[in-house]
Amino acid sequence: MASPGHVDSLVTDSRLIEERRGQILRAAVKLFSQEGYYTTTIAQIAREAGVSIGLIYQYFGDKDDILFLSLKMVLETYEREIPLRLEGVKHPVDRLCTAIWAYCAIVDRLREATVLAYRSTNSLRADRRSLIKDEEIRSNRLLEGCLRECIDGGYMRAVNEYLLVYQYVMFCHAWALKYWAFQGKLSPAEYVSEGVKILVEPFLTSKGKAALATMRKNTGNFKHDKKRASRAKAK
Amino acid sequence: MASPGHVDSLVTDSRLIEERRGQILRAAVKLFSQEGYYTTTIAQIAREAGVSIGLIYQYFGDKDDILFLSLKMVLETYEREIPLRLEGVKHPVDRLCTAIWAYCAIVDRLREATVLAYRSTNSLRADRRSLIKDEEIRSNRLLEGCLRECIDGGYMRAVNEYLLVYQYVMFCHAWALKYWAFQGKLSPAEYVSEGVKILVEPFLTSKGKAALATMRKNTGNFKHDKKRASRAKAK
Amino acid sequence: MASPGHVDSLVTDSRLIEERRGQILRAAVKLFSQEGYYTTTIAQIAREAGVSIGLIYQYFGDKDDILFLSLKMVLETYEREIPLRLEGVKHPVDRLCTAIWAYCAIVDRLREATVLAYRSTNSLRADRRSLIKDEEIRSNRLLEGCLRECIDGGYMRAVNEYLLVYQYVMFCHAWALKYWAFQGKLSPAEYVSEGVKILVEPFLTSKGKAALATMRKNTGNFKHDKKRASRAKAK
Amino acid sequence: MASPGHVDSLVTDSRLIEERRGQILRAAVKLFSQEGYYTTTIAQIAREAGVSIGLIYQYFGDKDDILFLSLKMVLETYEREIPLRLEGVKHPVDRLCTAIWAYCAIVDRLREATVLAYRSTNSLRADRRSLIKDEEIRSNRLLEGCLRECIDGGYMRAVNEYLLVYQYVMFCHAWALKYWAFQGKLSPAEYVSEGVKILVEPFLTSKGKAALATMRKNTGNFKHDKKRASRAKAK
DNA sequence: AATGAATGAGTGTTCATTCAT
DNA sequence: TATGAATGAACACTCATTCAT
Repeated sequence: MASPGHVDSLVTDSRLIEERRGQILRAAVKLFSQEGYYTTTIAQIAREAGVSIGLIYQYFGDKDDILFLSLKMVLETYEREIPLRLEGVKHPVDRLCTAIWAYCAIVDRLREATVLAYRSTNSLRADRRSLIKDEEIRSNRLLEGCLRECIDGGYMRAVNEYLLVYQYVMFCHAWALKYWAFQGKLSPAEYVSEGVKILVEPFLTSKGKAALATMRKNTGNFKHDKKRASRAKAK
Repeated sequence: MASPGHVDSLVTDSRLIEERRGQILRAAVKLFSQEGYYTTTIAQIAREAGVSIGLIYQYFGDKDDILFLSLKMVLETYEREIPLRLEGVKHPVDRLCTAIWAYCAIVDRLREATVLAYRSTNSLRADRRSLIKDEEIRSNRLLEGCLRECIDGGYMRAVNEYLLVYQYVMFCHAWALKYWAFQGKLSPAEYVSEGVKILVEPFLTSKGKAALATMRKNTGNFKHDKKRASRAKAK
Repeated sequence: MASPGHVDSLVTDSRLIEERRGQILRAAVKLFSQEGYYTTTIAQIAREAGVSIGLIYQYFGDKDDILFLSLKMVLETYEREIPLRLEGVKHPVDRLCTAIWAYCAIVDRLREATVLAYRSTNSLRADRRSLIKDEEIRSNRLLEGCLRECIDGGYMRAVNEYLLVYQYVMFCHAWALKYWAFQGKLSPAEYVSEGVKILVEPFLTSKGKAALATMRKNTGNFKHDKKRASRAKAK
Repeated sequence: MASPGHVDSLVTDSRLIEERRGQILRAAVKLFSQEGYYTTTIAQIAREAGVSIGLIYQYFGDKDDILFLSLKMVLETYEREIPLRLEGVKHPVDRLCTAIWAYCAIVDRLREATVLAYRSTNSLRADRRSLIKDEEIRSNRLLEGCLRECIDGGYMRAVNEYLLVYQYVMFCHAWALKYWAFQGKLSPAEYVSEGVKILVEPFLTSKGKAALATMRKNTGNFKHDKKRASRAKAK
């Protein structure tokens, strides 16, 4: 019996599979994000990826496979990149804030893909839907870990961790989901720093607040903020 | 030129239009919620509504019209029902908490429809998409008003209102969007009361906290909590 | 669970189903016979039947359904028409010969469809294949009954009935299957009367032979022999 | 202009052509027999034959070539093997019976391939269809010769030879075509010996009958009958 | 006003065939 | 000579929409 998470390819060379799948998935994510899953045709994906229609079926079993791997690719980006940005960050409060910064920065970069995940997870075959949810749970654990360290270290008072983590997740996703509402009113950096004031600071103990005050500023996370950030540093 | 928010009907009797449209839209919302917009066929809607395929085209111009009015119907429920539950509630802090309770209660009742709005707003024609967003902005204003009263009355300290309102909205929507994660762990009533602790209490001034303490309990908002609520009242 | 012999229609009016299915099946039998099952497209069938592609799918579930009902239609013609031609024929030897004449006459009329049955029965879904074989067994029983009466009545000596019946069937089918070999060398009437000499007469008892001698001539079975037959009668 | 019976190869070494074509055709006959011509893919044939897809196109021009040579291969088996089994058999009646035994034995061995010939000859390009029919006529001549010798030698009475030969052919083919009807009821050996009683004995003159009586028994023709046959001999 | 049969453009998918390596 | 990745025309099937009744 086929496991729901497996996607077959007719091609044997695994380096080629990696390369072609990447090429096709990039095109698919772009089009699915812009047009939606059902209104994007295989022919469009082929054209966008610069390959033939037939080739797509050498690397994916059907359209559902493409959606599944597209969503998986997006969620894996979260799981892969947040830890990268946490490397070397030691203090629990710093780690929590950095994780939120990182999550928002990735959402900003993959804004349309993030919306895609909300729109199209339900278009997946049922057995795969839960695999995608597992993937989401895994990225949530990254935030959960940071939050727990803060509480365990006495930097934060006791709260309903489970719920607060979901507030963090929704906050990060909202940057994509409600972009039409924030765009022009808040820069991404402002969005996050204001968010921290609302969702992190109120729960910090005095020990936690002290830590936050001496903390490096999480600037330079967003491409478009770079100039502003360097000007800020200059001062 | 046709305005984007207008939906034509071949039928002239306006009472009939109201009735038939309601009948068809209820079927559509149910099916769109369960199956998604693209995978639901007009024939399915007709069967579910107990009318013929042809009749649907007497009351709606095309499938996009049905989706548009379906989403509008859902959002209008928010706008209509939240004020109803606020009637007679006077104190700003009470009003804010009641609004959140009400919003979550409606989301709980329209759980699948709420998910539908996230999935399918982007499937609308572009000009209508923004009408739906306007509708969302209007329901947000209800929360925004309550929040401002709290701040203006000195019950809450100054915060980024705009962002906090969106956090409230996301919190309410999350009950539907992440239901798979909360279900079994939190009852709807627990979800809201824990949410208030995280998203309202930290911002209350001492005056605000005092008010909250003397406030009626917002029970009886959820169908399934009724028994628990009546028992609570009895005491 | 769907029974393999059932074919669904989206249309409810049963008179219309009968009529449209007949119209489409006649086109399908013609094209399948000429071009084969796999090389005939639904679009060709639609064009030949004078209907749209979509209409075909209102009356048949898929292409396999069309093949199934096409083959069933052909085999039911055998089962329906042979008994008609046997009506009023009393003498066992006469009945046997008449049955063979009738079978060959129908094969001659449905020559291409008979070939179709040999070519395409194996293209059916497995569960339906056996339904078609059951149908064939039923038509064989008609010949089997005639043969048994001859033996039981003492007009024919004991033989391996089972095998002889199949030899009769193969003889009739061969007129279609090997038409390229007989055409131009034998008229249909000659084919049958020569066949009777080989496959019936040798097994007749003297009582049987006497009966055959006084028997009405089975002329007029084939359209194209009519003139010849009437001339023969005139003499 | 290419003659219809010619099949091109890009390879020049004729020994290699022979070998590779045999390897591929064996795979093709097996798959065509099991699955049918149209439902068998070139990729399946390649896999079954243990070669690459590309290689097939080095030895055959297209899929039609493969079918043509597959059918030719089957029919040539008849033409090659029947004479082998007739070698050393002198008496005309014996030769006729032996030919029928041999034909049935080969049909039994190539049962699925025989059905293939009936199913798929019409899938060939028209010009090749007649080449295959010529091939069939050639194998029929083997039986025809035996029958004529019987008649000319006074062992059989005058009959419509042409028709009777086709009865013999149909009888042999029926073992494959109607296998589902005979299987379990008749062993191959019983099938043939009963067939001889119906299709040969009735036409023998008294001289012919005498010859048949003294004739060696045609046992040992079928693999599965071997044990039975050797036991019979022992007596 | 209401029906549902009829339409056909559009889609996912297959597979014979080619060709660079 | 041998490979198998790449191609794209062709097909079965769907479904929003129309229209005669």
